[in-house]
Amino acid sequence: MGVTGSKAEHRISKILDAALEVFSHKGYRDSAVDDIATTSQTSKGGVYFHFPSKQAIFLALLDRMADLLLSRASKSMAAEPDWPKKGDAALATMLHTFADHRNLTRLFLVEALGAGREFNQKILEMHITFTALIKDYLDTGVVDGYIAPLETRIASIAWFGAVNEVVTRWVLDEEPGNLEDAYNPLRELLRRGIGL
Amino acid sequence: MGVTGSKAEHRISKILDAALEVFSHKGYRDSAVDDIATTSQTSKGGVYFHFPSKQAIFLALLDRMADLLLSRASKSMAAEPDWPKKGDAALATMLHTFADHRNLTRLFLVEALGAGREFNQKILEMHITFTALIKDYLDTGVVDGYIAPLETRIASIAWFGAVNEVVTRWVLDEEPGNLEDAYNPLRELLRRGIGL
DNA sequence: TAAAACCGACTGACATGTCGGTTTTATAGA
DNA sequence: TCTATAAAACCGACATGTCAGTCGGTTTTA
Repeated sequence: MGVTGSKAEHRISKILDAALEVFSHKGYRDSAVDDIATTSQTSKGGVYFHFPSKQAIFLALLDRMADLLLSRASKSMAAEPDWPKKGDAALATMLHTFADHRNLTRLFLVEALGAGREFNQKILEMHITFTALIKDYLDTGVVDGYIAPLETRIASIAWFGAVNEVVTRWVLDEEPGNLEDAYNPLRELLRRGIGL
Repeated sequence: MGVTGSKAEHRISKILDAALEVFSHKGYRDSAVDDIATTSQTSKGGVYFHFPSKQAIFLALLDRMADLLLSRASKSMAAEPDWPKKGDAALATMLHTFADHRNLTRLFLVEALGAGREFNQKILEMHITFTALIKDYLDTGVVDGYIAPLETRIASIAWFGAVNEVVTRWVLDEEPGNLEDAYNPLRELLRRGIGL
């Protein structure tokens, strides 16, 4: 074992990788815990030793993606000094991260929604987290005088939705193009939408 | 039986109503065909006489919603003579229709996505249908000189996504506010986004 | 009187989570 | 270093429950 991760953590990571593989390939409901066990080269008992339920595995996966996105976006925003460029950086980072993890993205944006009523709360939380980040950003822009006052609550939801849909279309497409090609037109649209 | 609808159509309609009730309450996967049969005051055999499978019932429901939205939106756009108002009318109609049919909306926007891989194609088709409508509208705006040329493909997807997210948030919210309150800020945002 | 519509018990398939038992790993004492 | 032993990790058959779809038979309609 390297510096990071005990044996258990390593195993958990392997199971999560397998779960991602299986879930993103067959969807949440059509995936059996046995599939995950087989793919992760362990057994059902082994999986259940580390996770209390199938649901918990899925939730862990969602958390993983949210953390990844959030930390990357925050970092790239922090690296930019002036306000408008922070937004550009976040958008670019998001698209880049999604493009790099199509499976995780599919899970995050597609499977999660219909996986079951149990997940609605979680998904809502995630959407709220992201839109809150955007809203903070927009509010700062207003306070600092970069943009005129506007309904930042709706605007942040709309921004999130716009990006969301572009990415979702790319995920659902059987022969997806290059997601990052959407960066420029999307950026333009979003900026103008808030009067930048 | 009234002017419209044979006995069979009436029955089918009853089953679809029941299916909507059940699906939107428990989600696609957690709903049993027996539930639909009971709710529609018929039997499983009766349901299977009119529909070949559970999946077909769901698909029929999605078609119903798409037709409803599309026809209403088209009608309200046709009723407005000048270009910018056509868009406003369509947005208002959409929000109004969603607000009026929260269950159908939940089915359309939330359940459908994760109901299973089998539905991805269908959903993609619907998204494409809607964005195509928006794209036509935007292209007309460009041709008629209302707005400067822009990437209407991405713009239409972003528009759709923005509306989609606002509505989805309202659907997922346990104590939803008034969806139509979003009309004004959303309209402003979308219009400005394309430079109107 | 035939066809259409409807009924509901039944089947087959499948999947989650459990549990008794086995293997591996960590630790401590001689 | 070697061994004893306890705890952690792992295994997979099975108990349990669920449900989509079927089918022989019944009722309604034309």
